Amino acid sequence: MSEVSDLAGRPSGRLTLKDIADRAGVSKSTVSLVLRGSPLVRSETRERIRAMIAELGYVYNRGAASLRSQRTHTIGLVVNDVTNSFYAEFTAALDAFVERDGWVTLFGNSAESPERQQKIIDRMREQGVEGIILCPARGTSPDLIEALRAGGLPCVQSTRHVTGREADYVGQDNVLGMEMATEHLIRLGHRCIAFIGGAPWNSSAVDRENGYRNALLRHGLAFDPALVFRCETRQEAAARAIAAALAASPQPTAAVCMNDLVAFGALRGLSDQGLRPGVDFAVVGFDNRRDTAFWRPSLSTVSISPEAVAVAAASLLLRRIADPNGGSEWVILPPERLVVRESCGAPLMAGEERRTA
Amino acid sequence: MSEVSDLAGRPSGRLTLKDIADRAGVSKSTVSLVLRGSPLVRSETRERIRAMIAELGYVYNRGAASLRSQRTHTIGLVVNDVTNSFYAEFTAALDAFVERDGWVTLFGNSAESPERQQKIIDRMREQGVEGIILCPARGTSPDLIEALRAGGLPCVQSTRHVTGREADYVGQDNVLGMEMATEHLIRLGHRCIAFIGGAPWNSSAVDRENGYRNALLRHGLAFDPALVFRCETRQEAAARAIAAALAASPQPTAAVCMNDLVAFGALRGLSDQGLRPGVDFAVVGFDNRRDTAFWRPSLSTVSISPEAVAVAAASLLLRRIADPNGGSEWVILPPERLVVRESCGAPLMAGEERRTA
DNA sequence: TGTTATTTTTGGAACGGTCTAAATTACCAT
DNA sequence: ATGGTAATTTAGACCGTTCCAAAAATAACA
Repeated sequence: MSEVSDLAGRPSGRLTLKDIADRAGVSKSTVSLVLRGSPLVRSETRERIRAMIAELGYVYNRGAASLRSQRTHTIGLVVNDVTNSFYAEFTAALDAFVERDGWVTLFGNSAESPERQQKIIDRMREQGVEGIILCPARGTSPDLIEALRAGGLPCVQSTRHVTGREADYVGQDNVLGMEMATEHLIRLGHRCIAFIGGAPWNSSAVDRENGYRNALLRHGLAFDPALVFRCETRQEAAARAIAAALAASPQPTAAVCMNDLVAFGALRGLSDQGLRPGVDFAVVGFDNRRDTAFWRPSLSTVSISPEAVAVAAASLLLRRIADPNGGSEWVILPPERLVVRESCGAPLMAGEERRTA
Repeated sequence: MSEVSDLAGRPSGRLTLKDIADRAGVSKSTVSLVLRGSPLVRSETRERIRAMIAELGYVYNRGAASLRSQRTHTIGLVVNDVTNSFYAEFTAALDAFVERDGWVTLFGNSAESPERQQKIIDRMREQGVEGIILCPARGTSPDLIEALRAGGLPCVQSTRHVTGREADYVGQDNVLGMEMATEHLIRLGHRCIAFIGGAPWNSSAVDRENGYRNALLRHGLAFDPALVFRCETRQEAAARAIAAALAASPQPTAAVCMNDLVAFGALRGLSDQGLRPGVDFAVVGFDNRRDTAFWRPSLSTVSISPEAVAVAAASLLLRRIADPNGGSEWVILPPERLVVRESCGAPLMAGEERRTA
């Protein structure tokens, strides 16, 4: 309670370093050193000051500190869509990771709007972020990355990229992941496999499409552009896309999907068309979202880890902030694994998931 | 390009107000006024300075401004779980809303940990947030709210509360929402209705449970605690809970669920038990998540709007910041509506949703 | 033209910390 | 005591803005 009355007693607001110093009978420099955990101050002095800080309920003013030290220990995270659970988990993991080293994350959701993204970035620069992790919105220009570089602000692209290797990037191996998925279907005997979802402006969609094609070609199957059914990343759109796929000639017997959301739409679309997914038609997704195991049929999918990507991206950014002059890095994390469940119609292997009831 | 070389030419970092002032031949006070859009400066001076700012690529230093003005125009948002799509949408909507008035949102995800929540709040105070919107983590003490009040930092609880009316709160009407859901089932002829999910520490779960009970009692049905099957908010747990409900005596013929996620688990659990949800057993959810319409059977649910709650909470907080001395407010938004779909087995009414295939 | 309003502009002191270099104190062996 | 070294502490400039009061410039008017 004492801190309340003390605080209320001050004419204009906040308690400052100077107040602590006066009450403790030392200079503000000493208090500053204590706050920063310097080994220079004598331990008994430190304890006395610590006690005073706690007793008075002093709140450190990071803004003031940053002004002088020119360090804000703040990074910016801009994602294209938090309402997508992958990015929500990415965000949570990234924040939790950097927080342990005392970094603060400024968060922004561009909602796939480059204009909003630009505003967010401008705002972040005004706030003095020391670096940015960017999951670029649809239609982001490479000029944005170049502008940040020119302005001396480290930026790590993640999960998507709008530049080539000349800029830092951390993502998972979409090509390999989709190769694994496609190859699995080929091994199961499928010869006509569709690709559902994706868009040319999305680098990870392009990579996944390439993985699909690589696997086909490696097994001597033709890549037929007519079997690529692009659609928005929404269940309704995916359900329509799979219906279109069923009407194609030759008719595919299986499909790899851009991601789990698209796969869910595909499962639904198949049922609506009177087919039994996992029996009459095989489907594989990508992401391994939390609810994949709970669908019926449960969804076979490529498991990737938002946490792993977030941690790798954050590490790279912090490294880049510490040493801005290193060459750019392009980090590709392997997919965790192909999770074989019911939707691809594969015989389950030992140790793999089996539905319980 | 000129800004690049100019910037690079400076010995130590950033371009400041003074630099702009010197190059424009005015004082830094004038430039400051221009930046803040003051009507005091002559329009031609303003334009000249604006041009110079744009040409040199000057970046405003909010930290320095805040230090002097004692205003950060920053608020904190602490949610208990961003990976829950309701909160992801809540976050996105809130940020977009306050951003229009020039406010910056500092975001934190407590992941239901009061310790982490405390750390986040401490950090936010150091950053100088002018107010906080808090969706309290499981186990949050009312003392936290009291401490913020004592420290003079406005705080609006949202979606959940750990205090009574003496503190600001914005939420939706969970009681009424669940009354609507339960009443609908009663009107359909159900006499033995279970409540699935929820926990006593979660105020919104408690409210929903109360709504369930109110509806029963109003229709002369007994409230039987043995028909309340509490469980974690996860599909697996909900599937187990519904299995337990089916084993109860008297055996329920319908269930209202704490939220959509629990309802999904219930649907799954029913299927796994060999029952046809929506035909043999009625289920209603709560939240109206985006994917509810796409389940089979599609889920009947109480529709609430994360955006509406976010906007109301933000408005209240900004009002409280502008005038800290107003009495506390307790804002309860009505549920949007009961969305009748297939899972409750109701005959569809005109204008309501019907599955397409 | 001088005087008084009015509009613009400005110097310099804050804001609350950190940083540097220097001052003070403590400790130890003569 | 005394000098020397190491351990602590400190004064005061400084970070980039905003704020205030006052100065300068301009307009209005007799």
